[in-house]
Amino acid sequence: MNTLKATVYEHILAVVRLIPKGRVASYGQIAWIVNAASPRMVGYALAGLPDGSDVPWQRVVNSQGGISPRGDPLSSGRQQKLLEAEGVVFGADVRIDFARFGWKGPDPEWLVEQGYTQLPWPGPRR
DNA sequence: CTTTTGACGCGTA
DNA sequence: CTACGCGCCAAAA
Repeated sequence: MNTLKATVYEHILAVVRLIPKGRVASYGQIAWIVNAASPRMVGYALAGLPDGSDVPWQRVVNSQGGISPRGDPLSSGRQQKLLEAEGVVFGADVRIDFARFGWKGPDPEWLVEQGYTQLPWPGPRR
């Protein structure tokens, strides 16, 4: 954070940093927490991450519990490997069970600290 | 100032 | 179950 004004992307990254090891969160969940308006914003924020970032980007998956593909197809495999190293188990269809590995969200205290007044993540509809 | 560019989610058919 | 469309909006060029 070198700039004085925190960008939306930085808010998003701050939440991603809170995801514990061995847990995952969806793009929509992050967006809900920071009130980022759109889940796409979360993906856009992660897209610009440099290598060796302290942000655990691998713990963010899509609403189906799967890894969203990006330009480099190899990165998907790398992400899966990182998660498995943390103890996350993928199903036969290469999906993660949110009931087992889903993140419940940040501590309420942290939310207040950041000025976020949000209800608990309702979870995906389907 | 305008244009381009993206790691998504959900409703509907 | 799959396919398709639309809403979503910041940041860099």
